[in-house]
Amino acid sequence: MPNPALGIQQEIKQTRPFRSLGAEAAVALLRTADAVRTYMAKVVEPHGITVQQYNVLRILKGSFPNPLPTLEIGERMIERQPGITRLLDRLDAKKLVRRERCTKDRRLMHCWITDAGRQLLEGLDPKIDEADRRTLSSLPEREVRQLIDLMQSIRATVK
Amino acid sequence: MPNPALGIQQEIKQTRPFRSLGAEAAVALLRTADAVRTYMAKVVEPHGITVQQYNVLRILKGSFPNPLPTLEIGERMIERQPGITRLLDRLDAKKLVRRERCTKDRRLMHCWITDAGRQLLEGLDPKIDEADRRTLSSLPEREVRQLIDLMQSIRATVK
DNA sequence: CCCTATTACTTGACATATCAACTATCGTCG
DNA sequence: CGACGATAGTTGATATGTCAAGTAATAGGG
Repeated sequence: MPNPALGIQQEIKQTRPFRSLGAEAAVALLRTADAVRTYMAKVVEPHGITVQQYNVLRILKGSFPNPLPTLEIGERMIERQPGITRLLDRLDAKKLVRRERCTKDRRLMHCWITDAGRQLLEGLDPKIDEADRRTLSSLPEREVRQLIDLMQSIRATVK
Repeated sequence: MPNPALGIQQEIKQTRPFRSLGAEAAVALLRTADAVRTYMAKVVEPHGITVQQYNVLRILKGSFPNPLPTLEIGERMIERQPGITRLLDRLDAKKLVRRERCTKDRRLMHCWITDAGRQLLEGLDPKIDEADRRTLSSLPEREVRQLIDLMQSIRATVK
């Protein structure tokens, strides 16, 4: 029930209090990503690791049995991670990864997932799959594909 | 340097395909949100505040001249924020907000943006608008609307 | 070869986030 | 009123993130 006394500007602000459609989309995107991340954390943290740590384990499982150098892992991560060294320190302390200096190029530190790390993932992956299914795969496939395309073009413009 | 034109799979140098379309979408979403967040940080941090702090200032500007209680601010934020008290402490230390115990209900702590805070936003908001325009508004409006809708249905299922 | 730039981390100092108590206040119901 | 649970924040301990400077090794030019 619009109230003419408020003026059109303010009336519009009630339904869309955003400065632009782009601003609204940015907020929607960030808010949704946070919700998805929180949701994943709920699955992963009872197993004693964070979302970031889970991400690293998945990367190392993907390259297994080949090790990866530290910064290579950082580059493959979902979220930009300058503190990758210490993140690996924590996984190392939990015996989920192991590291060794590369003999070919002694600047590199090779890192790989341990048996314990792979066992952890065996228990976790099905739960994550289930979570993905319940959240994103609940949309029609066409929309999920749309989403993936949209994300890609946004990343392209953000640089 | 990642090249988004390659698509998410090549971008994170994954050799194996995603376990499901939903998994791919989840990764795309989180990665894109991180990129947008990093982009915003580049705009906001030269002015001495973080993205979260900027978000709080925007919220308080929106309610100005009315103050908001601490947890109310936390609930309006883009990202879940249990540490809202200390976040406000930092803004308080920078004289960008002020707080006072509510006299009606002495459990509440009222918080509002200062003149200095509003001045800061005056300089910042145009830059953020520009950033939004360059990233999300570069897409056709129809797609931006699609994005907003998609985000909403995802948040609905995650909840 | 040696010198310099670049790469690949590592470390220290500091900022921020998270979780779990703990305090103060309010609303309610007997 | 007075006990009780609920609400709103605060605080301490700890974990994690961030930035800048430092170290070690390699690559490449002269």
